Amino acid sequence: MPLKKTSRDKLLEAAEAEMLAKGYAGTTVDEICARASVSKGNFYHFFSSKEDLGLALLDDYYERNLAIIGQAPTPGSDPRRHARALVDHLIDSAGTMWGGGCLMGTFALELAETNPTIANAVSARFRSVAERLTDGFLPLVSGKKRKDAAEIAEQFIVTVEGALVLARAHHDWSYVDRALARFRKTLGLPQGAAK
Amino acid sequence: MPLKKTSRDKLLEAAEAEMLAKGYAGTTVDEICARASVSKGNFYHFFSSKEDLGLALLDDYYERNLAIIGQAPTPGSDPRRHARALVDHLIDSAGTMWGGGCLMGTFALELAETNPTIANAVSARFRSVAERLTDGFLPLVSGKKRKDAAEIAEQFIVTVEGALVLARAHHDWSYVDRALARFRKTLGLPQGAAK
DNA sequence: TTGACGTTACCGACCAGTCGGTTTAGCCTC
DNA sequence: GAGGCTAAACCGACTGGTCGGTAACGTCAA
Repeated sequence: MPLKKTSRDKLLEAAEAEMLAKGYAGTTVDEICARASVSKGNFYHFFSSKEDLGLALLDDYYERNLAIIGQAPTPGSDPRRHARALVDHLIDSAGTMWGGGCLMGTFALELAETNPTIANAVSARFRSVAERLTDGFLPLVSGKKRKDAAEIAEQFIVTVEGALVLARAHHDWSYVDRALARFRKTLGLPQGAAK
Repeated sequence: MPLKKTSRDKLLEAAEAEMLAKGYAGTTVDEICARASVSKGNFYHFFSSKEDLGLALLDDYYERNLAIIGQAPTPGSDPRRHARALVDHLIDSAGTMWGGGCLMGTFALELAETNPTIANAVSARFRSVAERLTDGFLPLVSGKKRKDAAEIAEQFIVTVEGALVLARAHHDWSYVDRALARFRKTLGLPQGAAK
């Protein structure tokens, strides 16, 4: 982590906080600048447009979370144990990854019919995450059919995104924990006192 | 269904279509008026503000879907069969209820931190739907513990909302069908060739 | 003739993006 | 290490257009 945050970093950080809370259209460039303590002129020095910022932010968010997923432990040599550890790691990291919401979900719901550029970027990244999770879950399914693992990955993402909607609606983030606990149970994993 | 659609009805219908696609902030009053072929002055004859329209629309949407849920068949006299019929009815009606998205989910994600009035209305209606589903699912759980049925209801809503996010992201509504089929399977219901 | 329904023109606030300029930091030369 | 050059970083007033909402004015049925 750089001790000195650049203006670009500050803008991205501010934009993420604002857009997670108020959406893309609901967040103004002025607000982002104010929160980041960066002048508007300087904003347009780093980003060519609001959409450009949105794309950079999306990429940043995606890379960060993919890195977290990649930090799952791989205990022993049994692939099944690796997969189970991944599930627990995802649940443990939920607060870090989605404590303020999910930028991909927020953008998807809001911009799918409005901003094709961002919409395509979101779609591609969702697909990429699903791919990564499918790989990780593969040892969980009998016969290691990739299609079955993909279904589990899909249901995991569905569960996270849906829980975030309810968490937002009720201002109660425990919806995410409960939903993920139920997801875990459907996999037939031993009662998890995760970690 | 009234043969003669009033201007108010046309406005609500237009607003629903626009807001499901583009969100609350992303939809302008002018667009709604244009789609409904109603003048702007007349819009403000029926609704005191955009927010007022949003609340009316939310209520309309909620009541309509609650009515659909209420149309679930109740075959025979066994409560367990009623509950299973409710599950199948929900899955059958998914296209009708959420074919264009879910207004409650869309508003929740977008307006939770922005518009307390609408946010509260959304929260209350989510709670009410959960209550209704909990009642319906009660016979499914051993011991008929209300808390267990509430968990199933919660997971159902989570599944729908999450699947709608992915459906939007990929412009592929089959995500909803698959997610609900998986949900059904976790309940241990017999392989469903529903209907 | 009153009031619900309807219309157009308009207003002020706001917002993304621009512009003309200043400051700062690195780097070369002497 | 002083002076000079360059480019990146930085600034905030301004602009053109958009949006929610209002005003002032018809129309027609009861």
